[in-house]
Parts: sequence; C-alpha cells; structure tokens
Amino acid sequence: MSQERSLPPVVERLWGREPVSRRGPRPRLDLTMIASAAIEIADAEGLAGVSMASVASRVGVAATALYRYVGSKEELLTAMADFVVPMPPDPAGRPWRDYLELWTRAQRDTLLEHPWLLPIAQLTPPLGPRRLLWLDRLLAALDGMGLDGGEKINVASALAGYALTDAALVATSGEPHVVDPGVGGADDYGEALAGLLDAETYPALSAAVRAGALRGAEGWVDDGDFHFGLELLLDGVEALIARRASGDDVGGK
Amino acid sequence: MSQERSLPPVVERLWGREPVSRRGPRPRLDLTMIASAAIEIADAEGLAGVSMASVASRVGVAATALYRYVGSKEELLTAMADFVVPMPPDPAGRPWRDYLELWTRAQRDTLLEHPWLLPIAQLTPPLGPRRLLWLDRLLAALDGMGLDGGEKINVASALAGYALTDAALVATSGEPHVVDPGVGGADDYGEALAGLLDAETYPALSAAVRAGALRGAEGWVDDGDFHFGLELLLDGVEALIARRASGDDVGGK
DNA sequence: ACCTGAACACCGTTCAAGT
DNA sequence: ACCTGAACACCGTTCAAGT
Repeated sequence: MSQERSLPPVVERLWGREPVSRRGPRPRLDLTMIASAAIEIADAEGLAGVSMASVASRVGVAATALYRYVGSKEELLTAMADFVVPMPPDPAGRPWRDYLELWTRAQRDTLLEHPWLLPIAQLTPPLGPRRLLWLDRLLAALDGMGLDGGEKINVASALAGYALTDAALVATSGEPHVVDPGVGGADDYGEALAGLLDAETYPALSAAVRAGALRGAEGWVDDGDFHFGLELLLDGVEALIARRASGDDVGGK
Repeated sequence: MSQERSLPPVVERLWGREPVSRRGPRPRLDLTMIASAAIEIADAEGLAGVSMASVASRVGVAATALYRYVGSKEELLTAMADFVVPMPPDPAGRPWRDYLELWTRAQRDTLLEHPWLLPIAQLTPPLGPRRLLWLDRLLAALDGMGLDGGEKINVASALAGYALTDAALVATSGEPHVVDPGVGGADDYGEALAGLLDAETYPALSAAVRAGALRGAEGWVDDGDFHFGLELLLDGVEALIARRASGDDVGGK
C-alpha cells in the first residue's frame, strides 16, 4: 500500500535524497549545482548549447563525471525542468477564478522566460517537488467547489496545457528564431499564407486571411488572445461548478 | 500586398513547388519519398531512429544527397509533420459542437498513432498544406455563429493545443517508454507520489492522492478525462457564441 | 567512492570531386 | 544538376585506470 516504488535515481535526488556515501572522497558536486549550470547555459544559448561536455566544463569537471549524478542526459533535462520552476503564487484569499488565471499566466510566463522548456516540459507527467507544488496550490484553490479530486486534476492539466501551447505559439511567432530557426516570424506569416492559399481549396481560411484575421496587435498571437482562450476554459469550469452546486448529476456517462 | 515572401525552400516543396531543373541528370527523389521514408522509420523506431543517414539509406542514396531536397534535418522534421496528417473530417451538415469534438478527437488520435509528433508538432505554426486544411475546416464549421476570423482562429488553436497536451499525457502514462524512457507508467504513478509527498507541504495534493484521484479506469488519463476537458472548452465556446448572438459586446477591452 | 582520459559508435553538415 | 565519398567538428556513453 504505502510501499516504495522504484523511481529513477534522478527523481530521488530531486527530492533531496542524495545517497549517503560512506567510503572514499566526498562528492564535489550535487544535482543542484549541475542542473543550475545546465539552466544557465540553456538560458544563454538555448537547448542546443546544453551538452554533457558543456555542462561539465561549467562546473569544472570531466564530462563523464556527471554520470555519477544523472543516469543520462534525459534525466538531466528532467532535473532542469523541475529546478527552473519558481514558487507558485499563493491562493490564500483569492477567488478561485482569479487564482486560476494568475496560475495559468504565471506558468506561461515561466515558459516564455525559458523557451527551451517548451520541447521538454510536456513530455513527462510532473514528478519533481516544484512542479507538484504548483499542482497542489491549484487543487487547494478549487477546494469546496464541489469538484472531486480527479476533476480538479483534469482542470489543472487543461490549464497547464493551455499555458504550454500558448507559450509555444508566442515563442515561434514573436521571436522567430528562438525555437525553430527554419520558419519566419509573425510579420511574414499572414503574407506568406496569402501567397500560398488558393480560395477554392481553402475557402474559409483564405476569407479569414483576407479579412486580416492574422494581424493582431503584435502579430499572430498577443496577450489579448491568451486572455480570450483562457476565458473559454474558465467559463467551462464555472459552468461545471454551477452544475455541481445545483446538485445535478454526479458523474455524467 | 500579394507579393511573395521568402519562405524556406522546404515549405515551397511542401506545396508541390519542386524547382524545375533544366540541365544535368533528372532528380531521383522528391520530398514526398524522403518524408515518407522518414515517417516509416519514426513509426517503427521512434524519432531517435530518424537520422539523415538512416533516411538516406532507406531511399537508396548517400546521406549527403538529401541536402539537395531539405536544407537541414529540422526542415525534414517540418515536412514529416505535415505529410503525416490525414484529411480532416468533413464538416458538412454537422452541428458546430459535434464537429469541434470530432475534429479535436481526430487530431489527438493522429498524435497517438505517431507519438514522435509530440515533441515536434507544437513548435511551429502550421504552414503546410495538410495542416492548413484542418484549420480551414474548423473555421468553416464556425461560420455564421457571429465570431470574427481572429476569434475562430483562437478557438482552433485552443482545441489543437488541448489535443496535443492530452495526447502527450496519454503517451507518457499509458505507454511508459514511448516518449520518456526515464519515467514509469500510470500504475506506478500514484504509488510513487504517495511515497514522496508529505501532507504538510502538499496538503491538497496528498488528500487527492489518498482519495484515489489518480486511479482512473486505465490509469492517469483515460478517454473520460479527454472528454471532460474538451467539454470545458466547448462550454466556453458555446458561452461566447451565446453572447455574440444576444448582441452584447463586440470585442471587450 | 569519485573522477579522469581514452575510446567507441555515432551524429549533422561542408565541400571537392566525379558524371 | 545531381550524387558520392572523404572529412570535420561534434555528440552521448562505456569502461579501465588512477587516487
């Protein structure tokens, strides 16, 4: 029941469980130093600059020494993705809807500050202490609204997903070369489309392009768009809460 | 106004504009053959199996010959991500809400059939003919509901993002080793969490775990969860449409 | 026990040379 | 113009050897 399952060693280390060494020289590094160095490199040069060799040289060690602390580069990326997350905002005293918006916006801002997170953040369920702290605070903000645990987790994952895809869109459009160097930025986008679409195969899309739908204030996606989509989700949550409060059905299906 | 912008050559080729060669031997390949070979490899071995060398050898050519057709491996991935997309479902005669659900579910199914799409699909706005066809059909399904072009595109991007994050969750949970070989599957998840969380730092989350919130029918995420989150979004869209129909405000802010 | 250095099996991409 | 083959500058990861 409460038996421990085997987790990747890097996850144990994420939770502060560095193995206690008994014999031989004391370790010169720990996971925090390594992940911090990797994060600094990624912030400065992007994910492409992060190699076992570059991280090792930044902490002053041979590349192969890192394998005492992480099982693989993949595990190093997992550690980076947890260490880079700041503390979640405090839900105390805030109406649930305000907090959900604040939480989602903060998640998106973190992704935009560290765009290298985009390709690695969504591929794994949260297991690190910082990411789980965010999840905890969102569940707390939804306490007492009549939702069960599974529903609250679903809401959290829908909001986290929205933050992620919005950030990905902004990163590729606003800063053309941050993520995908092969595709132009927002300004080119509408005009590039206009040159490619024929109105017969793409009737609705070319009508929208002709009407200027792609020209937002700052391009393809701006903050107004973020708010717009988020309101869609929050309206849905509100409808669900209203249904639960009125004591309608309990499970659907 | 309708002037052509410079696009990556691979995008030109995506739209069937292979350059017309005048002198010398005729090309032995085209982008379709190369992308299809790469897709077959990715389906069989995952993204890690796709290298310039492996793709080249499958089409019977030296690795360096591929650079006549794609500018870089990055461009090859872009081509793969468009070629792998099937035709969108036909919106004709369907109520908008039914079609939006069908469309989103079909997007998610494509991602689950080709999980290697997950790390590459979200990083770039759609520029290929197949992905834009999906966008066109969704805009068409929302015609006549009082939404403007920008709003319809925002709805499309919220739905596409939802399909993507849900697929990522299912891929990592249901099939533990598809995307991230370092993290266990759904069965382990709740038990692993239980061993790590202390109730003081994570009060809401450990309460939810204790209540069994993570044990769905098939694990962490199942189809019921997909439907649940999608309904949140569609309820939001419906609320927006109702507002527009009643002629309330026109843009907010 | 921790770290190094050499070595292995790969990468993506360039460029000159062939036809 | 297309394709090849050699070459370059990297990768992540292993393993034996040092301390």
